[in-house]
Amino acid sequence: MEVQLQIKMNDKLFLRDPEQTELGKKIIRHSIQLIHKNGFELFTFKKLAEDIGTTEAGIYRYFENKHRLLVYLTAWYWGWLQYHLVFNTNNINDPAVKLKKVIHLLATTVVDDAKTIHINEALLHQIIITEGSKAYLTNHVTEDNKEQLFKPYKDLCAVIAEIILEYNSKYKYPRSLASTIIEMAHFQNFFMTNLPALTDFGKSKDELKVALFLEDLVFSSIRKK
Amino acid sequence: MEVQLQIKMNDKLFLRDPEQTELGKKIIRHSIQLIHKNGFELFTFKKLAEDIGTTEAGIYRYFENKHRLLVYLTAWYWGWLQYHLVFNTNNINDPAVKLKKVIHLLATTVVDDAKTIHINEALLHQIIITEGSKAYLTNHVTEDNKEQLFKPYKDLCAVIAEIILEYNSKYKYPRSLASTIIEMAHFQNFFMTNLPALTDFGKSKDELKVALFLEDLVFSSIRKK
DNA sequence: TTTTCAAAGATAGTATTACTATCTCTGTCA
DNA sequence: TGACAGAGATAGTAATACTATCTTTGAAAA
Repeated sequence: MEVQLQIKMNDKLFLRDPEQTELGKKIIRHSIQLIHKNGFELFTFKKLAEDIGTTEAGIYRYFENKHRLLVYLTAWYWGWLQYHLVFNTNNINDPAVKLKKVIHLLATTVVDDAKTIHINEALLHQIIITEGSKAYLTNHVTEDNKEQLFKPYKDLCAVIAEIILEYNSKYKYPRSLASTIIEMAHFQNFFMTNLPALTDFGKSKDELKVALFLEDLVFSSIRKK
Repeated sequence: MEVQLQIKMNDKLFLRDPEQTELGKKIIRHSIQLIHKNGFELFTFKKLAEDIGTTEAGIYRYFENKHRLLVYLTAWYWGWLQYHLVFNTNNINDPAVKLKKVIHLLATTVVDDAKTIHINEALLHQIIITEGSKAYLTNHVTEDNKEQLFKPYKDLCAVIAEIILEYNSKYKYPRSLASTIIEMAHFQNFFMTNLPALTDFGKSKDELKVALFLEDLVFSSIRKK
């Protein structure tokens, strides 16, 4: 049996739903490749259009601008990750085991998911590490947030906070700890590869160690005192 | 007695040292104001030149491009902060007290420092919160890092890691914890103001609570077990 | 079968951005 | 007296970030 996975997306994220057409899917697939290759700053709709074999105007029918496309990609990623998280922690009762799963899911390499043909999750994961925070680090965060563009991120954070409270209902900072786990899973990974002096994993470059650091951090904090 | 403070800067950060001329100082002062007002994406050398009353070409004599200017500002900030950190923790022996100082210095509002006339540290602090990570989240981090552009950040991280080891020499992740403190001091602040659902301080919007969260996180992790 | 209409191709054009180049003026240090 | 650094003035270019409009195509509704 072949299963296909579709992440339901907020329609404020696009002008025309890229999941619904061939061109739309090409935009997603090729933008992931191009951003991964050149970084978000050097990425332009012109280059993307040339890559796909369409025109700039064609891309603009789907996304208002390249920032919105980045927000779309991040939103998709967080939605996909939450699906996996819920799927992987299903039937597990022990919140400690759940939390460890969460940390590993966030901190270690993602493998391409065959259930989404037009998205290479491994590349997307790398993009989120380097470019993810640029989705909200703008002077129009507030307006974007009002349009619910960051809902998938906030939902994921809420799910993790929930598990933290299951472990210790008295812990005072479940949401902040959840966003810390998410951000640090990515930043420590980025640092390890690019600015190793900022981590303790520079020599080994082993992302499992990032996960162990986060586990230590989280369980020390939330253990009942 | 009037004291003037000069942070020694790596000369790879600029083409002509902005601290040495009137125009240079104006560039720094006005760029801080403009980036704070419009955000880094909308900031251009043209606007800056108009603001100052000089020309674009004039700015380009000091900085290769706007990204380099951002890197300069962040480097300056980390240098300045490390000076304050060392100054404030001088003569303190208890590493726990030192660490609390560090956390508060990082997490709470900076007041303008009269010792640096052309730099408004309060505004600069806000800029670092929103734009700081964009200094290194690029596809040319590695080259920039080779030019030592991020040295002040890494030095600060090393100083904090040192204090962590003073507290508990057995702790396994001093650097990663240090970079976590630095990043989270800023991110939790940003989230509190702009995406409050990602924190536990949304209602109060009290940056002291960010500091308390970080204290709890840090001391839980490094306490001797 | 015809019409209708959404999607996308084709082409053009604009304001702004991100630079580079060159020439002149001015003040100062040697 | 002149040499030279710093900066003002002006011009120009390639690329970026869009917007507009017109045509073609293919598939479904009338």
